[in-house]
Amino acid sequence: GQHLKIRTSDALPTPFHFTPTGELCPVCGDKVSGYHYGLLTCESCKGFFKRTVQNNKKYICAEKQECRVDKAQRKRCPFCRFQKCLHVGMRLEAVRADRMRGGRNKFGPMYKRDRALKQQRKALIHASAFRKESSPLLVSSTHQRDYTFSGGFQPDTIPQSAVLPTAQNDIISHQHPSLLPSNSPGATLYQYPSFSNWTVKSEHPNNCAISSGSAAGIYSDNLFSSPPQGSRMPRLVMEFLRCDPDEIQLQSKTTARLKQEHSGSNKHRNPSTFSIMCLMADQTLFFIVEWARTSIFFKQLKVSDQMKLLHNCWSDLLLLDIISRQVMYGREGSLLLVTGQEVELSDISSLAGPTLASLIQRGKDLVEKLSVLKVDRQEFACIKFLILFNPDVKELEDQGFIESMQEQVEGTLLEYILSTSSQHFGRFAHLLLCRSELRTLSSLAEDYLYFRHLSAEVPCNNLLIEMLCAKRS
DNA sequence: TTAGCCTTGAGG
DNA sequence: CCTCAAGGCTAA
Repeated sequence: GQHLKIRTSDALPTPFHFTPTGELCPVCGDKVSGYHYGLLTCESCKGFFKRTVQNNKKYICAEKQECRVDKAQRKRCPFCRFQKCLHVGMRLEAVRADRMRGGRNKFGPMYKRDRALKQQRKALIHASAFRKESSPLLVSSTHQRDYTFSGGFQPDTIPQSAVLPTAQNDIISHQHPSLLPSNSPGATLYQYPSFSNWTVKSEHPNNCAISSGSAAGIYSDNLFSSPPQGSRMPRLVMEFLRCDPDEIQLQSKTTARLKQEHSGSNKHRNPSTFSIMCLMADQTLFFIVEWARTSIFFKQLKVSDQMKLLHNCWSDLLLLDIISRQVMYGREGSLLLVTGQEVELSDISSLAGPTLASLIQRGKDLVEKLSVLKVDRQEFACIKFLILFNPDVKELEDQGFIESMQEQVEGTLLEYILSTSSQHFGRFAHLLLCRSELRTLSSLAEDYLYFRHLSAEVPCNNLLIEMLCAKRS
């Protein structure tokens, strides 16, 4: 297995020394003692997880499998405790089947990267506080009241006074409540679908310690999807939809990460809207990588080819993610963010320079075009794969396979279109036109972002920058 | 069984 | 060398 190296320019200007102090165990809220089985946890949950997996223990919940797990009550229900361990992302495969002691495992680089990211975020938010005036987009922030997290852990450490924006800077407002339900799914901590573990295989042959009701799936059925004529839908379209992440999950995870960023920062300063957007984009990129990595066909490719494909199309997918959100759930004249917040487009445009303003205008036009066509979730899912499987990427090892994949996706999309709107043969051509406009826009957006990166205005050392710099070096 | 402390050992 | 996440040990 080949690992994709993340350039970790560890030379951070500020000599932060990592201290687990202050971090709370995502399972029970106790003090963190270090990285254990994939993430920062306390000593007791580390031991509990180890015992459970090593001895293949099975627990039964006496209640309704929703017991609170905190420091005081964690002994009460091992079933719910283990469930929570899995839910927050503890890795079964980090428990060694052979019980070998010492040494390092393949999670080492991930821990390192996680540390680097945490440091970088501190530095970033600290630094952006001093750059506020020079940013074209000014601060706003995340009110917490609409984002209720069940589960009772992860106490909100952000004081309201700290997140309340100053009136004139508040351009991110609240999403209309009817669109996105307020009952978010269970709290999920941000997990890093890091490049470093692309090739991780389970070391543990017997990696299911409890039989059912464990590990809530990353993707669940989307509340918004309403597939027309289920029986007539091509099989591959169904398959593509199954790969598509759930908007609500994305929302809660992104919100959780932004919250995490914020809680680790100087609580009396707000990062710029631009850097918040960069963080959202970075988070979305993680989701895109995770989506691709676990998707049908793509996961069969060699990792080197996977990387080449993603390096080629990440910005297209990122932009399509934003655009499809506007088309499916958005409101005219405003930008709906992945977090469910809304920004008035006029507010952004008035603060943006000419480059960004023209990008926004063209993006708006594309959204308009796709809205008129009433492009649906099924078609967007196909388009994503169409973008991903680009046989024109150079130096592909499995070029033939990717070529046939693209043909197959095209065929699927066409079949779907004909099955839903037989009168619109031109629809397929229209969609392909939109795809090429998307390509143009993403390329412009990349240039714009790179320019701002060179002016040191983009948070560095993250996946966004990794991708941005990959083909320019 | 739990959870705090101890020992181990590959990788930096 | 040192680090630090693995597994191990043991008193509650």
